[in-house]
Parts: sequence; structure tokens; C-alpha cells
Amino acid sequence: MARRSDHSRDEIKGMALEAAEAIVAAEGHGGLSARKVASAIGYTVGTLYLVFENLGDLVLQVNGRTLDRLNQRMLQVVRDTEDPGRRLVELGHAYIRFADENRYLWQMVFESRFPGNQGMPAWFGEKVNRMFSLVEASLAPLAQQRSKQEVAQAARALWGGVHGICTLAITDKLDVAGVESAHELAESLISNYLKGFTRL
Amino acid sequence: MARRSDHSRDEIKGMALEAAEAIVAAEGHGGLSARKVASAIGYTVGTLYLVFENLGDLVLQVNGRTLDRLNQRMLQVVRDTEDPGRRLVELGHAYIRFADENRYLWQMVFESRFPGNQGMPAWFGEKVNRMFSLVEASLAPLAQQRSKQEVAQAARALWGGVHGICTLAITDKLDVAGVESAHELAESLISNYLKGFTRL
DNA sequence: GCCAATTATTGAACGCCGTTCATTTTTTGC
DNA sequence: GCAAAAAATGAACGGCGTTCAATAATTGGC
Repeated sequence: MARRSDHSRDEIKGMALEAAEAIVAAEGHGGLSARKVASAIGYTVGTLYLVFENLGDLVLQVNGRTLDRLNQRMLQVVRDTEDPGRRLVELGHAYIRFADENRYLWQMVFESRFPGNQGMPAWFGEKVNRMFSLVEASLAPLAQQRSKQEVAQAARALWGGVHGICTLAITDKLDVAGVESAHELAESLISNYLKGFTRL
Repeated sequence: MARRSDHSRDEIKGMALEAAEAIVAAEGHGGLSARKVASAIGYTVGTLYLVFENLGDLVLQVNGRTLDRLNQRMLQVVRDTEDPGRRLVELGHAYIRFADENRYLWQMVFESRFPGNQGMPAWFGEKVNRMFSLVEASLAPLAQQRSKQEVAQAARALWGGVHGICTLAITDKLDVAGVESAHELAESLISNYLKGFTRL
């Protein structure tokens, strides 16, 4: 069922997402436009709207892919690091390293408003929750006297914290040297929080 | 030296900033436009450009005012709360309450890229640092065995953390009930971090 | 009180944006 | 080959940030 240019809808979608990622990575969220994506893949604006609802939809899907890549990195850390305490610290480093290496894409994930009516789609929320689950799983063995709910809450407090340090460091609002400072700060946050949280 | 409408440049600037704040508070960063601000104050676009370099400049100045208001709130907490540990927790609550009550304005502070060439202007950085100083001052008496540098770093780790929880909670990415959860999480982060940080 | 000179303000114009949809081009099934 | 169906186009709309020649209001000098 090949068409005009031997590109199926899914192929066009994939090409558009890749092109959009390249544009955002190079110029930031603000540099992205439907016309740029279209011309980058050799189609016209109209075609994009056959494949995406609107530009917000395209951004949302780019963000989903970014979260997937971040998740892969964190999964690799889980596989590589057995000790739960050490693993949490390494997860923090992986998170910050990813944000640093994918600045604009990572920023876009947390900046963008959601298309259509209101909240984020369920599939997107699940990708976010997946990350918290990894943290919970590493936190649980360190605090066996705590309830599941307490662990879930601690994971959110801790990872929200790491996220905040990362955000401020990436956007240069921490008045610290560079990204390596963010790593130090996150390590400080995690290890000191754990001392408090796991103490009987 | 009154002119056409008895409004000095500074008066126009003030009116424009107030109008912009109202628009952002109501519709978010994305709802702001030069034409809207101009018509809200009874002038035309051109006039705005006599008073601001560009829209980024206007946004930057709105952000400065938002940081000033946040700082006032935090200063009030410092005046009202003597015990340093309790004060840090109250500062966290004040921070989150402010962000919740001024969602869009607060979000804009941390979203906006900086106008002109690159980094944020010095005066803006100072407003950000002012906040960290408040945290440092409350942290210092709790950790007298720590160096100034350690306290400065801890303040950034801790407040970066509170900021992150706040960001994710406000944008509904924490999968928790509501804003009161952000308060709980911040309290958990602060108290557990302090347990770790102040322990000998 | 009048008239240049000066200053303040305007708003049309430019090139971009997201989005739509009538029109055109290509492919398909017969 | 040909009509029906599908795919792709690109002009058009309203809105955006920004600029700047043109216009309107005010001034100081007489």
C-alpha cells in the first residue's frame, strides 16, 4: 500500500519525531516549528497534520521518547548496581548526566503544557511513574520498617529533590561552578536524606 | 513635562508590568503578548518598545517582581519563626504556598530563557541568591561544626530539592493528591535531610 | 497668541507562527 | 484505461514580535 513517496503514516511520524528531536536538541523548544519539521523531512505542513493532531501532540510524543530514553539509562543503572544505597546515588548521577547531555529535550519534557483540554494523558503519566517505581524499589530494602506508602512518599520527596537540583543547575540558577556541582549536591541530598529516612 | 496622556515613562512601565502580571496570572506565560499588554494599558505596541527592549525584557522584569514578592514572604517567615529547624520547614511551606497561589507567575520565573545574548543579568542572579542566603542563615546554627562552604552547599541541595518537589507538584507530575501533598513531601525532605546533615 | 522645533505616539508593514481545507496529484481496483 | 479513493499540497487566516516612517501633541521663543 505504498504511497506517493513510499512512506507510510508511521514512517512519516517517525521521521517527523526524529527531525523534531534534532531541532529541539540544537535550538531548544522555542526553535521548533511545524514548518521546520515538515521541510526537514521533505514534506509540507499540511502532511504533518495528517499524522499529528497539532504541534502540541508532536511535542508530547517527543517528550514520551525522551522519557523512554531516560528510563533506559536508569534501568541500566539498576542492572549494574546491586547495593540499594549506592544504586540510588548512581540513579541520581544518571538522571543528571542525562539531563545535561539532553538539555533542551529534557527541559521540554517539564516545560510543556498539555495539548487539548487539560491534564497529561495517562500513558505519559505512566512513563513518569515508572521512574518513581525504580526509586521506590531501591528505597524499600533500605527501610524495611516503613510501610509501602511511606516508601512511595519518600521516593517522591527524594526524586523531586534530585529533579529540582538538576533543573536549577541546568538553567544556571544555583550559583555554583558547573554540572559537576549538581552531581555533588544530589549526592549530598540523597545520602543525607537516606541517613534521616532509614534511621530507626 | 507632562505629555500626551500625563504618563511618564516610568508610569507606563509600571502599568505595563501590572497588566502583564494580570495576563500571565490569568492565562499563563503563553497567553502573554505585546499587543495584549499594550491594549490593556491603553497604548499601542510601539509604545511598549520605547519602555522595554523587547518582550523578553518585560518578562524578565515581571520575573524580578515575582521573586521580590516571594522574598518578602520568606522574610516574614524568618521574622516570625525563631527556631532554625522549624524556620526551615516554614520557609518550605511559604515557598510552596507562594508557588501555588501564583502558579503561572512562579512558573514563568523558572521557564523563561534570557533575553539578548545569553546568561541571566546580575541583578536577577542576586535576587535568586538572596533566597539561598535565607536558607543558609537558618541552616548555619543547626550545623555549627560545618564550614561555611558546606552550609552553602547544603542550602543549595536542600532548596533545590524543595524547588523540585514544588515544580513537579504544581505541574501534577508527582501522582499525588494535591498541593497539601507537596507540603508533606517538602517537610519530609527537609526534616530527614536535616537529620542526616546535622548529625555528628 | 503664534509658529517652528522637539518629542511622544501611532499603526502599517515584515516575516514568522499554528492551523485549516479546497484543490491537485498520485495510486488503486476494476 | 478509467473512475473512485487516498495522499499531499500550499494558499489563506488570524495572530505573533519587532521596526520605523508618519503623525499628533507639546514646547520654548517671540
